[in-house]
Amino acid sequence: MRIVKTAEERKNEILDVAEELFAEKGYDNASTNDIIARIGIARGTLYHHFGSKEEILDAIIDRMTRQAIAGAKAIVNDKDMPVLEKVAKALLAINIQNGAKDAVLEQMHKPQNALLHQKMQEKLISGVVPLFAQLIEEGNKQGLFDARYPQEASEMIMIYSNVAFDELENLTPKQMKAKGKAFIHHTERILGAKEGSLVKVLGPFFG
Amino acid sequence: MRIVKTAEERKNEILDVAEELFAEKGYDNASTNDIIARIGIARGTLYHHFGSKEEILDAIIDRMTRQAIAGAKAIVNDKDMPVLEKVAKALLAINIQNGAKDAVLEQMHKPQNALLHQKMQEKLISGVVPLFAQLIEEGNKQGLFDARYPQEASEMIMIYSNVAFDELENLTPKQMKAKGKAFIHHTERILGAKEGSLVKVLGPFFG
DNA sequence: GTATCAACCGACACCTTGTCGGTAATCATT
DNA sequence: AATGATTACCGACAAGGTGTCGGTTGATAC
Repeated sequence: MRIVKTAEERKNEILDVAEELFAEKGYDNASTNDIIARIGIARGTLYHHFGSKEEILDAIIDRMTRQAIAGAKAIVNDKDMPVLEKVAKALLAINIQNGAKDAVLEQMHKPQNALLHQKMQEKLISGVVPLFAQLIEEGNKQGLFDARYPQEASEMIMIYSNVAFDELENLTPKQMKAKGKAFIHHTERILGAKEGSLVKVLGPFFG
Repeated sequence: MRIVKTAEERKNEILDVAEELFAEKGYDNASTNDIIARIGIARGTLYHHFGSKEEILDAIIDRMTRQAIAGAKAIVNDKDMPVLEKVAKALLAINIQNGAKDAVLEQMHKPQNALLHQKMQEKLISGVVPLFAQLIEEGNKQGLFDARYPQEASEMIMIYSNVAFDELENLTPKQMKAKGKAFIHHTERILGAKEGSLVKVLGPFFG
């Protein structure tokens, strides 16, 4: 009794289970044997669909980042939303993304997941930086910001928020609040925004 | 003909060779077999001195970061050097550090070295951030800066410079220059320094 | 000279990834 | 409906990795 599925079905099944297992045990500790055991397929089947364990990881990261970036893009391209609100929403989108809500991300900073973490971060940042830069330029045109290097400003803000808000489990609420306030303040300065203009829209979430 | 050495001697020997091999092949690809083969010791000897391969990695990172941080500390604590110059030197120290000069760091961004990279970055940043924050406060007192959150400002600048100047191999010289100029500019803004005050001391290196 | 201890050895157990020749289900084509 | 080609699937196996463990040898102490 051998069960046959379409390639796409099977691939998704493998990705789903692999994602589960990476979340439970970490990328290094979860073996391909764990994956095939949980699905109930043979070794050869796994390698029929994916060339290597790392290819599976890449596919998972692809799935995850694609939707995150799509979300950010939707916000940025919204014609009706004011720029400042878009900035706030975009920042939020990324920090929810990496703010330890997803099961995989929950233990992503564990040493066994260094590879997952690094790849994810690279892809997320390279996808989101241009979008946020676009937003900065929009703010420049409207006289809300005065950013001379929108691209690099975006990069700096994105990288920092990604790295700094990565492991906030071991912070007290007070520390978190301070960190959030400081982040908003520095973002205002980098963008050349009027003091307090971002606090209004971001304060409720960060502070 | 068995050669006996003191534990410290042997440990250092292992670390030296391991560092070489991690640099050549990456952490994942270099096996403990490679290490013992190159030294000419037995498997048991390696595990007599270190409990695991990862423990060797940690020891190497320790050695490397210790000296980097010591260098930064020496600069920060120099009583005779002007603050702005210290800021420049400190920033330089870190970027030389991670600017692909060392053989190990040369290929650190390769996927096989994600773990090495992550651990190194964490340790470096956590060590350097407080030092740089101290420098910022000194600048505040002298009226050179106007930084409301010295600790977080330091964190932002350190994290960004570490991540952003990590993989500069695939950038054109022109792009590098632009990135450097933007970085200086944003650093001035974050610190609340007078426009151009950092360009004077940092320009020669970055721009 | 003998006892003790730390450095050292190497076989071995166990696990991992990726390969490969063969099998069975499905889809075209006539 | 039969035949052929394609594609999913299987599981044994090779190659190689990490960490363990009982035993051995050199150095140190007494």
